[in-house]
Amino acid sequence: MNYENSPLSRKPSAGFEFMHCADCKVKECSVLRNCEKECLDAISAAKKRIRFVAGQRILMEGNHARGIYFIEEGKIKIYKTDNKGQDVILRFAKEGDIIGYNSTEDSSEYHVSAIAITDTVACFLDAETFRDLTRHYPDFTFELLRFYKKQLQLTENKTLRMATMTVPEKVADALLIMYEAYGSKGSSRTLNLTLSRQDIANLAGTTKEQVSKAISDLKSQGIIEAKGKHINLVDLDALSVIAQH
Amino acid sequence: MNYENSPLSRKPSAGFEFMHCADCKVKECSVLRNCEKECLDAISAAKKRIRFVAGQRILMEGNHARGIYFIEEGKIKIYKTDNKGQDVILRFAKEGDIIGYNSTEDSSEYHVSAIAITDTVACFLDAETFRDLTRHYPDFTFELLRFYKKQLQLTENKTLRMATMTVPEKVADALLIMYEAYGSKGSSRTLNLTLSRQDIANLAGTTKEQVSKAISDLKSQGIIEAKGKHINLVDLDALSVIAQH
DNA sequence: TGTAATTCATGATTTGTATCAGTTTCCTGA
DNA sequence: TCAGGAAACTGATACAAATCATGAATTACA
Repeated sequence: MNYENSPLSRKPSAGFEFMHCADCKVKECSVLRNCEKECLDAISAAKKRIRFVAGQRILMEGNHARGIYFIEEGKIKIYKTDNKGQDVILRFAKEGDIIGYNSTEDSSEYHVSAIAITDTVACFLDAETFRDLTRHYPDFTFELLRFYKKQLQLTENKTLRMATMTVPEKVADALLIMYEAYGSKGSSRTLNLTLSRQDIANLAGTTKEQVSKAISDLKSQGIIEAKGKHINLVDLDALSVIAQH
Repeated sequence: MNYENSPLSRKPSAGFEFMHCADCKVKECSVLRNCEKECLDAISAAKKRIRFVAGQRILMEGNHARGIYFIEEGKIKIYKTDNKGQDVILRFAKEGDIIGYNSTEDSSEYHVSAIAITDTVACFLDAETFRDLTRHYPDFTFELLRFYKKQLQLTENKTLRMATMTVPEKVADALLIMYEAYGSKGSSRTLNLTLSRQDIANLAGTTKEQVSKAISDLKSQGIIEAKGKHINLVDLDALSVIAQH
C-alpha cells in the first residue's frame, strides 16, 4: 500500500453524481442526523463529493485547513507526527464521521494528518461555509458539540493509556481498538481492518518488533490467531483483561 | 497539602455574596465573553457560588455528573486514574476555565477528577440548565465549541508526547506546562505553581524518582534552579529545546 | 524550637523496551 | 510456478526506566 500518493492526484471521479445530504445513507449516523432542513440544503449546495484511493493522503498536519470532510464510505487513519518523524495514530474514521473539523477557526492549519486505508468516498465542505453553519443552525452546532465531547473523552482515555500501560497491554488494547472501530468478519472475529505491524505499533505507541513479539505471545496463549495481517480475536474477554490491566 | 478532604466539607461560605455574571471579573476570558444577555441572566439566576480550600476534591471520576463549574479564582488539577490506581494529570484549570463540562449529556458520569491546588472560588451550574442553554443560545454554544476544539487539540498533543517522548523530555515539558498554565513570579521565572515530585511525575507520566533525577540534571546544566518545590526556569529556551526533542 | 513525619535525592538492582542483525515467511508480478 | 522484494519474526544486545532501599532535607506540628 502506497501511503505517499500525491494529493495532486486527488480529483472527483468522472460521472460522480451529486447527492443531497437528506438522501445520504450515512446521514443518520452522522452529526447531520438532527440537522435543520435549511442547514442540509446549504451543505448540499456547497459540498463536493470526492473519491480517495487506498493509501491516499486526505489531510496533512500543518497544511492550510481548507475545510472538513464528511466520510460516506471508507476506513481512514488519523495521526500526528512528532519532531523526530515518529507517527502516532490517534483514532480511526469511517462512514458518518467527520475529519478536519478541528482546524476551522482559531487556526488555519490542520493539526492532524489523515490517510485513507481503504478506498474512500467523502464530501468536502469549505471552512467558511462550515463556520457559518455552526453560527446559524443550533441543532447542527449542538450535535457537533456532542461529537467533540465524545472525541475529547476518547482522546483523554488514550492519553491515560499511553502514559500508564506496558507494551503488551498497549498492543492488546490496539487490537481491541481495531475491533471496535471496524468490527470483524461474521462470527470468526477476524478483524475487518488489516494494518502493518508498523501501523499497529503507531497505534499502540511502540515499535514493530515489540508488536510482533506481543502478537506471538497472544498467539501462543490461544487468545488470538494471526496469519500475517489477518488477525482473529479468539478470546475477546482475555484480551480485554490484558488491556485493562 | 491534604488532597483527601471530604467533599462533605464543601459548602458556601457564610456571607458569600451573589454576583451577576455580567459583572464577573473573569467573564471576558471565559466562554461567556460573547454570551447573549438573556443567557447570562439565566446562568446568574441558576448558579451557586462555592469556595474550595486547597487540596479539596471538586470532581470525582465516575461520580454522577451534577453539573459544571465556572472557575472564578484558583488553581486546579484535572486528572484521570487508571485501573492500577496511577494518576495522570491531563491539564490544569484556572480563572475563566470551566470544568466538568465533558459529562453533561450522553453520560451522567464525570470522566475526570479535579482537585483544588490552591483555595478556589467557582460557580456551579446544574447539568440540566447547562444543557438547555447550549440548545438555545447560539453564541454561547459557539464559544463552547471553540473551547472544546482547543481542549481536544491540547489533549491530542499530550497523547503524542506521552507516546513518543523520553522521560527527561517529558519532565522538561511538564515544567513548561506548569509555566504556561500559571506563569512565574515577576522576572525571576520562579514558577507560581508548586507541586510535589509525585504530582510532577503524574503530569509527565513517569515516577517521582525519575523526576528528581531529571530535575537534578537540569539543575547541574544550569537550565533551572530548584530548592524543594520552588523551581526557577532560568533558561526557557534550553528547556524548550529539550521538550521538543 | 525541637521532634516527627513527609518529601526529596541518590545509588544499586531489576525489569522492560528499543535497537540491531539475521532469518524466515509472505506476497506480488513476471 | 518461480524469483525477488518486502514484511514479519526472532534472538542478542544495549539502553532506558521502574523499582527498591537508604539517608538527607524539608516541612508540619506540638
